[in-house]
Amino acid sequence: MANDVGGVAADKLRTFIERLERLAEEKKGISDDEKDVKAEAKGEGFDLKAISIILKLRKKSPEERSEEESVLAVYLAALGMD
Amino acid sequence: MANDVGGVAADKLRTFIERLERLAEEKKGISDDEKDVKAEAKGEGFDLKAISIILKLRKKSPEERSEEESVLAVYLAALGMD
Amino acid sequence: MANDVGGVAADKLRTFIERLERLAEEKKGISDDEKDVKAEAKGEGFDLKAISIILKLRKKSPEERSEEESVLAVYLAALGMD
Amino acid sequence: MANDVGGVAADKLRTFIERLERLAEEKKGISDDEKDVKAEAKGEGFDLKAISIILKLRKKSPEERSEEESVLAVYLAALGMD
DNA sequence: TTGGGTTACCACGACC
DNA sequence: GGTCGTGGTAACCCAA
Repeated sequence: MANDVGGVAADKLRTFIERLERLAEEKKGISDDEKDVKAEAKGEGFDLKAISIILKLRKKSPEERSEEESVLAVYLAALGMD
Repeated sequence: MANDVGGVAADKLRTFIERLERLAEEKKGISDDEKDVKAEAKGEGFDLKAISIILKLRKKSPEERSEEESVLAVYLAALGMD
Repeated sequence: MANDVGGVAADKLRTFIERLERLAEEKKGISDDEKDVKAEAKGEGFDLKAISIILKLRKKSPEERSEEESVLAVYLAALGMD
Repeated sequence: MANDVGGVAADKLRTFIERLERLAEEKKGISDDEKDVKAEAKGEGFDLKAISIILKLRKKSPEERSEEESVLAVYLAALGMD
């Protein structure tokens, strides 16, 4: 292959890297959007930490959420922290 | 406001959360794409760790890259690691 | 100064690095101990994720814990997730 | 067992948690020491980022370090970044 | 048993 | 001085 450099297919390597860079750019754009939304929410007085917890809870199915909470409740009771 | 619950504007809160969830989904899609590209590169024999370093280097301007490397070179020389 | 290499006090640099390496070793030893304890707890049937949450809760003062929980409760109610 | 709470051996749970808390405290003390050393080095004009790289390099064996660097060099050459 | 993905944590830097 | 955002690090889990 004519485009080999040190046994490496230079064109293929370059293509992979450019694809990854393009995806990284898109991801950064979305992260910026997220920051904007959070700043807007914060500006209206919402608690960002609580919102983060909400987002995490909504990612779990109700079953696994209640399962986790019941284990935690038992442990808290065992420790007298309830 | 009719949609207040415990002093919180429920509709606004819900809107913020849904916007954030949508952005998180998009970001996940892109992360999946990145994984695909990396798997493809790996399948063709490329070294993923080296590619990651390349991506980091290309994010830096040439000036800051050479600046950082020259500091590091001095330290390595001072320690006899060169 | 006789021990300067490229304008860098080589002895001082070496000393800082060795102090940091020593501290890193100690920290690694403790991390290994933590892993052992967790493995032991897991081996006796305890839920590690719940234990992690317990540890986090105990690090917070009761006031900030109840403050955070009440905000979260209001948001969950506003979203009908309670 | 008399100390069971909700089917959980409360004493065992408490012991595990206290052991983990003690280890976490020790680790925090060491982290604080690391911060002190870094601040001292920075105060004498050393570049913390370069020192971090040095610490990482010294953790790798010379063989794996040169192996990684040679792969990277080939890739950089293939991309004309050298 | 090892490698990869996900996740959480922590220290650093910047900004206010 | 304290807070925010970010990057890097490491631990846990799973799958092969």
